[in-house]
Amino acid sequence: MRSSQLFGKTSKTEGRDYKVSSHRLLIQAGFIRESTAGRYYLLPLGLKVHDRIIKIVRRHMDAAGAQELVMPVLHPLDLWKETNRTTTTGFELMKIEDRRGAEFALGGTAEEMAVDLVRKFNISYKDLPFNIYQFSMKFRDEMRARGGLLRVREFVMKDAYSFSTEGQFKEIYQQMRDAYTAIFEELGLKTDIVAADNGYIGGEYCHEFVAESQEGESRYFIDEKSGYGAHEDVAVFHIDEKNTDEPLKPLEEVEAVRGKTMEEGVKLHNLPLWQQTKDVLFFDEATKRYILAVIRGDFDVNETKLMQVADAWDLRAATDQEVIEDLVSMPGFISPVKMVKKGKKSGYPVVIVADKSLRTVHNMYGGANKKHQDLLNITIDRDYQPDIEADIALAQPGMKSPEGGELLEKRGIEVGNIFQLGYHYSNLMHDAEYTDDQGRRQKYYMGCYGIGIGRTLAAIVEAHHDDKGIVWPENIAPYKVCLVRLGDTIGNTKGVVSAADDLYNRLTEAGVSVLYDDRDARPGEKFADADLLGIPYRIVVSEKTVQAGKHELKKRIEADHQSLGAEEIIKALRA
RNA sequence: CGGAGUGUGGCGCAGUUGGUAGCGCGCAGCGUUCGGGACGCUGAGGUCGGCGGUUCAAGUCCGCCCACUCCGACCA
Repeated sequence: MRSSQLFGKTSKTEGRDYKVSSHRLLIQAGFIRESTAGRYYLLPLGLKVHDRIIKIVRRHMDAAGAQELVMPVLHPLDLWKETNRTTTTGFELMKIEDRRGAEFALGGTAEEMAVDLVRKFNISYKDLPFNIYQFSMKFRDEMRARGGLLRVREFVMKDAYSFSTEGQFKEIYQQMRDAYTAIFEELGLKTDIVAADNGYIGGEYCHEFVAESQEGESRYFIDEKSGYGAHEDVAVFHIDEKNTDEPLKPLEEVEAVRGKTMEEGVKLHNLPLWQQTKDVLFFDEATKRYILAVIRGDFDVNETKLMQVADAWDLRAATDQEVIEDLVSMPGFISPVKMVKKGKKSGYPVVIVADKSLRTVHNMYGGANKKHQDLLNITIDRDYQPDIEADIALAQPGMKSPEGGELLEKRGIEVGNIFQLGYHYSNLMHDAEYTDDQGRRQKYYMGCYGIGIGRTLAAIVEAHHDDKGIVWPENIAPYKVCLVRLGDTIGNTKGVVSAADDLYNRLTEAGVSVLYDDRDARPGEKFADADLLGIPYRIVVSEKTVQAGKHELKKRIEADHQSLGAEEIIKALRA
């Protein structure tokens, strides 16, 4: 490809103050261009890289036995209604109508479509297991696009859906896990595999592949000793016993003139923070229930865990007014002890969710549902009965992992994930069944597996760039080598043009992908662009090199070049 | 969706108390240059986000929309 003919330009100035390097570099180097927020033109250079990533993903998916196909982008809305995903929160569906009023969702993920396709074939156990996948445009009505390609509203995703029996599933899940590990390794991305929340996708467990990066939006924990890794939302940790050897004392109500913070309680009673109860009141708009989360004072409530155990969908903090008027309590003094079980005015039920850390402390203290009154020696079961008891605690860096090591906090870009879906979709959708060897109808056991191609591309740039520009790993670079021709407009160096043209033709014939900078531009601009574009190798042909009969070959990441004859250069690059 | 902010040639910006729309980069032409983003001259390019209002007069003041950026709650 000749630079003079390449559509898309680099720019010297950085323009706006881009916060994310990959965002700035991809725009500056002419790989992408923004259309509207979160929607990008993929320019010829960008598409080349995108295609190379797809090729690698496809090769590994095929090797793992998955089969590629393509599904429609417009999904009949009725399918999404079957699984109630038109109403559950998560991403908002983009809806569209045709001229007859038929309703469609712009596909954001395709579990329903996959099930709908498979059930059309009325399969038997002999057909299982199988795994189908596609590369297709996904639409997400994201609240806020961010960081260039890191979070967008339209993107190509590789999404795979496996169908199997429950017994076969484990192996498929492991196969995908292995395939992903190999994919990201080949793409030059170091990823951590972390347990995560299934969210609106459904199912019981899933793992994210996270490329460590400061620009990432995922916060997660790793125990490097044991390899335990988990997203902040689901991370579990070892809870230490506190004073469980202390004898239980009778409940006592005392005057407590204090503010609303935990610290003020600690000061007033001169007791440790961990002995205090932390009572956080939420309201779930989806199910119209108050949810009181009770936890040990030195821990925080993990809302994702809370939502899961309480089966809540749309949690918000309760207002002071609700606390006072509806629940007859007092902000800062809320307590599960003698808590009303129903809103006085609203009639909405109150669900008490207790964290299991409450079992590690005796004689706790906290509010008494009255202004400036506290309770001492609160004891679970005796003084209050939780409706649900579970792990709802938020892990913090430095805590002990369940395997014993220390939890290390990291940030990263979620480039892929694998989900166990189990019977989630086949329970919700009719006829999602196969016939087993006894002739009985059985539900499909499913999994799904996604990789965001554009986000992966951006994550690679995040991991591979320097102050001069992008440094593409060789296997996904848009071109292997950039052939820079210098001094082309000087009348007395005509030999340069023919030497460069000749080398370009021979390299191309040898199967080496070349970006030939034949532009009528000054050397500085050409060098700067070659660096910015991140092409792994650079050849310089100039008056000097033509006279010497040896041109310069240099790697993008190295400072020094080699002087080699044309034949040697071709040999070196052909490999 | 909550908070903050910005909309003026392709990009980045300036525009005073309302009174002829400017600068830098980029682009086109000519000339001089040519190993790390040169310089001179000439030129093209703008319904000032949209609609409405105030005014003799609106980029500037008022109102309502729209779009975008950043920070938070969500995801490949």
